[in-house]
Amino acid sequence: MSDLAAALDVLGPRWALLIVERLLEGPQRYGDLQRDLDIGTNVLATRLRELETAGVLRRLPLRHNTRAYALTERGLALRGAIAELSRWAAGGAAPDGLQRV
Amino acid sequence: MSDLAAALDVLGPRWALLIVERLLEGPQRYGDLQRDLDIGTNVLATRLRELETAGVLRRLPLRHNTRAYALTERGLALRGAIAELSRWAAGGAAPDGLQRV
DNA sequence: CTGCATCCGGAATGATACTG
DNA sequence: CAGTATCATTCCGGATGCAG
Repeated sequence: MSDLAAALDVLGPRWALLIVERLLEGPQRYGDLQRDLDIGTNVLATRLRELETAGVLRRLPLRHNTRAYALTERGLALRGAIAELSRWAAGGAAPDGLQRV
Repeated sequence: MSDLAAALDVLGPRWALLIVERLLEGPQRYGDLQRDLDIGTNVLATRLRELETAGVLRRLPLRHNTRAYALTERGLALRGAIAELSRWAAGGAAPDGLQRV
């Protein structure tokens, strides 16, 4: 399996990269992510578990009934890839010379 | 919608980035992609059509019943993003010094 | 009240047969 | 060879239930 395929095993499922992008701004709580991304709670819980297993993020217990999700070193290492993808979408011309407006 | 979300609209569906990675090595025919990636023919046809619409690749008619798929300028611009993701999966954290701005 | 599990309908994906 | 048609399976999104 190529390295890219391995990356996509973790980051390919819907919302995974968007969650990481959000966490690049700092630790977030479950409810914050759910509202900001407008994602179903079940899917969010699943993605967070997968990303934690993959070592991309970790749970930080805050206090009673409240925890935050923060990127690990490995999660922070995704900053470059996310920046590349964002720049690609931002800077690109649309199909065959059409211009974005 | 964030730029990242816009990128994922095109590149998020399964196999999309893997197809682009393959085409970075040069134009490929339908059957080559199908065998190398081991992807269902219907899904491959759908992805190719989507990526063509998004301006990432284009069809090159070769001869009777034969055509090749090649990256456009815009598709080639994904080389950096794919490299970042591959390096990330390869275990390496992206060196801060090499990060593109 | 926040964090998650469960249930369900619809969309995306996979496997395979078939056509030009 | 390059797809399309069809059906099974898995994934996603939304609503709801429930425990801490």
